[in-house]
Amino acid sequence: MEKPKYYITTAIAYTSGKPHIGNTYEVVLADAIARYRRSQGYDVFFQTGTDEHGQKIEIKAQEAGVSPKEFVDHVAGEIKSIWDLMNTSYDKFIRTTDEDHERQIQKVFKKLYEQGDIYKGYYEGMYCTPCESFFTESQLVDGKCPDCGREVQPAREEAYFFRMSKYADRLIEHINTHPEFIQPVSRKNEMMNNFLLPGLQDLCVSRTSFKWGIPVDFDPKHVVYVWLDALTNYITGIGYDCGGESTEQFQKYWPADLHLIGKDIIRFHTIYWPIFLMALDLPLPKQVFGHPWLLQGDGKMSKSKGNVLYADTLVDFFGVDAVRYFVLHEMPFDNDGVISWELMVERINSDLANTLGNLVNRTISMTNKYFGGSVEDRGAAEDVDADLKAAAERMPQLVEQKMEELRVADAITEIFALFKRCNKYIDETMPWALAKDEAKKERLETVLYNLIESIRKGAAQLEPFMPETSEKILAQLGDGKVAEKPEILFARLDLKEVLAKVEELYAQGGDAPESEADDNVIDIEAKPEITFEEFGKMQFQVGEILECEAVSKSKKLLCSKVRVGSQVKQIVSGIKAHYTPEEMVGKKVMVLVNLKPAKLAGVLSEGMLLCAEDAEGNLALVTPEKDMPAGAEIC
RNA sequence: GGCGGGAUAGCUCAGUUGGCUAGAGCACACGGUUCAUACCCGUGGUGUCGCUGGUUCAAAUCCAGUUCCCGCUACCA
Repeated sequence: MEKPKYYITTAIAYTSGKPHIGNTYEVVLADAIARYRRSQGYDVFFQTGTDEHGQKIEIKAQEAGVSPKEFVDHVAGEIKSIWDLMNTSYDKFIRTTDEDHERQIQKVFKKLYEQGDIYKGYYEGMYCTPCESFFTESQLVDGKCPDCGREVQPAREEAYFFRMSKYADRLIEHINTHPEFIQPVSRKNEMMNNFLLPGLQDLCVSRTSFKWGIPVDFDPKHVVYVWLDALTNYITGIGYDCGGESTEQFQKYWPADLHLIGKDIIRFHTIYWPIFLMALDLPLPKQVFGHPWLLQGDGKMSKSKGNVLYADTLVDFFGVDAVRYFVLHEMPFDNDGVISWELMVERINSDLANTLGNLVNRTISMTNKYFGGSVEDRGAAEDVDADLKAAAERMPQLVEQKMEELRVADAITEIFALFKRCNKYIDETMPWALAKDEAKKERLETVLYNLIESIRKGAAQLEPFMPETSEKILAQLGDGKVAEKPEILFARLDLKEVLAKVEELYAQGGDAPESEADDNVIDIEAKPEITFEEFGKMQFQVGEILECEAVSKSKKLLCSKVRVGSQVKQIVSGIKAHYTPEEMVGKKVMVLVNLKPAKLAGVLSEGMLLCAEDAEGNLALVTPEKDMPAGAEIC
């Protein structure tokens, strides 16, 4: 009888830099699920890989003075080595620069174009030729350019669009009839309410502003939009061909049973991806699980704080399985998890060293001490045995229940519940007391036998989560004879010592210096070049904030009274999350003063306060470097 | 602004269709034990179950209102 198949994927990692532990978590989670399915007898195919195109990479490569391909080759290698370090058992590591993937993307694009799902169009909205700017209908002022007031024409910057709307009803139907499709279910409402029910916009699926992508072969000044390129890896990786020449592997494994992704890209996987598949007349993946994030304890990881955690650093400190255990166990099903050195040490000491490691150690050492390493079931049973045996028997089913729901953390907890039960059993039976009484020798041997068998069952279940540890325990328990000297599985750690070593590490700046600059630069989508004349149309001046208050009907807006020269302007800004009204007052800021006034949340705004924004969306007001009077021109 | 979720022990969270003295893990304290990695086992909370009303014999659990937090989203000029 043929084994059922199980195709699981992770999102492919973007090759702009070294992945931190939060990124690495996903592939470990996928690995645990893949290994578990294999242990159940499934014929598993586990695919992961890298997403290697895009402007950001083009720019980074340029900065590094290498070709984009050289750049991604290096980073993809780094990512793969971390995945390997974490002992992940992927079957395929796909790269979007793989030749067969690129060729297939071109064919897919062409097919979708020829069947009318992709059409050549223009950026939505209107174009002002002198300003070289695009505007949406709502931005226009009396149907004219909001900047210069001149006539605008339908956009002429061409682009390819995908007719999302055509498939929206089918997708809504599918989501409604397959409640398991989007996990956790709370995300389903977000997708429905925000995108599907209001009406799907057609999606722009090509770019002309950069080159590092897969060219549209029949119109080579366009490259394929990153998501059409990246998402399709899930089928090209197993041999899909839209010309009808798909491999047997594809026939066998598609549709995917599970796409494991971060919660930030659920939209692409539950809306665009299914629709692409519908257009290709392929079945949809059975389930998309948007897992939560692993966060740094005291705020986001940032290199400037010196607190970015990488898998390889953690492995150096704690070992592979301890790191696997932590990320799998600390991550609840739908809440973000937290990682820090303190928490790692705490978990390792309490769960791995104390509960598990010590259990194995004390059991083996008693077996050696009292019976020279071999015990058999002497049948000297007592009532307490039944409870232990029942716990050991039941545990695999409990694990299975949790795993069916993808509650990996809970599954691990079930296994550790058995180990705790074993420790309690030792206390209940007190082998050291039995050992003092020759008449109780058979009872003692039975007790140790029960213990070893229970631990063996627990260790076997541990394999998907901590493969090396599982193997080590089973090896130490042996087959008929335990190891003579039990090896310490997880040493207890001293938090102070660990923190001291951490400090040393960061003081040396020894952790991945090559990517040190990553967080100090960010790249954004480039806008078309403008002329000096166009720049000159904008009037910037220093403004002094006289008053500031929150806009009552808004979550993000602050309304400021800003003195610019002799006049006072009212300006509304979306910076409530970053500045309190009190701290705004008195600041000298950079103001775009000749922006056409508009109403925001019903409040008139007569200009714009300029801010810098980082990758996380944090804002910082731009202020003059020396004190300047309100009204000073910025030029 | 729209939609959705949350608010329970010091910390992280469970609490099914309302029902007996509200739970788990970690941390902490005390006790026991010694095979073991100073481990393991047991015991310990007077927790306003966010706040206010309501329904009910009975509400953390249902309803209304309210405060705060979070997610997604939005013309965040």
